[in-house]
Amino acid sequence: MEPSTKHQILDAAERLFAEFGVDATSLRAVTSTAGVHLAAVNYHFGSKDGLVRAVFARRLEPLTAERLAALEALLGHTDAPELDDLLRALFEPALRMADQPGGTDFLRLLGRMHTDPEAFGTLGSLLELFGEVRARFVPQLARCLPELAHDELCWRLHFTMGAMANAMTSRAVLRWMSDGSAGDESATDVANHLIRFVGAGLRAPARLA
Amino acid sequence: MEPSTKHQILDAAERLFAEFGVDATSLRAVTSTAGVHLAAVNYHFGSKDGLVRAVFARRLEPLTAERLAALEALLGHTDAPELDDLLRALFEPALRMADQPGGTDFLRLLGRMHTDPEAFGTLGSLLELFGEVRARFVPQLARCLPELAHDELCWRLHFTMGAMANAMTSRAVLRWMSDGSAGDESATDVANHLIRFVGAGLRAPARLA
DNA sequence: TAGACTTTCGAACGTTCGTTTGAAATAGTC
DNA sequence: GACTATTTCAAACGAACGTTCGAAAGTCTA
Repeated sequence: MEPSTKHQILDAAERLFAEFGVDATSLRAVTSTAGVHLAAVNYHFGSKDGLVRAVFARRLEPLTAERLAALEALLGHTDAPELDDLLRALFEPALRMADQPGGTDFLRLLGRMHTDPEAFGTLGSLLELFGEVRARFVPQLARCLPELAHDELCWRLHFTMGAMANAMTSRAVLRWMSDGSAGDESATDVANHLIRFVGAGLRAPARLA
Repeated sequence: MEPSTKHQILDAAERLFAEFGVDATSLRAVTSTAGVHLAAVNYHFGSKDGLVRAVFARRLEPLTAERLAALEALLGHTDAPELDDLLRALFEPALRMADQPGGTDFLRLLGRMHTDPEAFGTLGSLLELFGEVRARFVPQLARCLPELAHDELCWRLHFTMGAMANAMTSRAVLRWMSDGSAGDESATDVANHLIRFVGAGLRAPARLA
C-alpha cells in the first residue's frame, strides 16, 4: 500500500468535495479531516488542482475501463445488444461504486461535475475518458433506436445523464420528496429503477401523437 | 422602474452566478460587471446572502405562481388531467423563462441549485415555494400513475427533476455530445422533448418483464 | 436657495485562502 | 551508527474575499 498520508488526503478530499463542492472546501479542512499537516497536500500533489485531478483519476480510470469492458463483453455475445443491456453496462459500473468505501462520495462528486463542468476545467485530459465512453456507446444506442433522429437521441441522452446524475447526488432531496420512504435502496436497485425509467424514455415515440 | 443600480446588480449577479457558481463569484466581479461601486451590494442588499436571495426571489416567485396557476387552469377543465398536461404545467413556465432576457442564466442557476442544494442553504423560506409545487402536483401525478408504488413514483420524479435540470444547464455538454447538431432549440421544443422522454419514463411498467 | 434624505464613493478592516520555505523528524542503505 | 533521501512540521507570505465607515455627491421638498 502507498504511504497512508496520500490515501487519507484523497479520502478526506473526496468526501468534502462531494459534500461542499471543490471551491467551498479549503485545504485546511481537508488536511485537518485527514489528520495530516496542511503542507502535505502541496508536497504530495503539487497544488489543490493536482489534488482534484488525483481524486478523479483514482476512480474515473477504473470506472471507464469497467464500462468499456462491459460493452465488449456484450458485443462478444451478440452483434446487436439489447437497449437495457447497454444501459446496464453504462450504469452498473457507476452505481456499483456505491458499494465501495467512499464510493457514494465520489458518485456525488461526479454528479456535481455533470452540472458544474466549468468548476472542473482543471481536469483536462481526464475528461477524454468520457469521450471514449461516448464514442463506443452512442453508436450502439443509436442502432437500438433507429427511429430517432440524431438530435432527438442526443437530447434524450442528455436527459439520461441528468437522471443518472440526480440518482447519484443528494438522496436528501429524494427523501424530502418521498417524506423519507425512499432513498435507502442498494446500487443494483437504483440501477433497475434507472433502467426502467430511462429505457422507457429513450424508447418513446419520436413525436407526440 | 426601480433605481437602475439594483437591477444592474441583479442582472450581473444572475449571469455570473449561473456561469461560475455563487461561491466562485466575488462581489467585486459582480459590481465591476454591473458598472457600480463595490459597496453598493451591501448598501442595497445588506450582504452577499441577501443578494443571492434577491436574485432567486425575483424569478422564483413568479415561476411558482405560474406553475400553480397552470395547474389550477387544468383542474378547472377536468377533475382528472392527463399526465402530459401536468408535465407541461410543470415544465413550460420554467422553460418559457428562457425567452426572457437573462432567463437562460437563471435556469442554469436553478439547475445548479438542484444538484448543489447545500450551497444555497441561505435561501431559507424561498425553498418553501418548491414545497408548494410539490404538494399540489405530486398527488395529481400519483393519480395519473396508480400502478406505481409511492417509492417508485418518488424515484421517477427524482429522475425527472434531474432530466429537467440537465435540460436547463450547460447546453454546451449537449452540443459536445451531438457534435454541435443539437442545442439550439426553443423553450417549447425543449419542453416537448422533455415531456416525451419523461412521460414515457414515468409511464413505464413498474417491474421489468 | 436651504436643508433633509438617499445614494455613491474611496479606503480600509479583519479573515481566510493557496502556497512557499527551511528546519526537524523519519526511513532506508551501506 | 553515519549518510542520504523522503516526509512532516511550524511559520509565514501575498492575494483575494466580504464587510464596514465616514465623507462626498446627488436628489427631492419647502
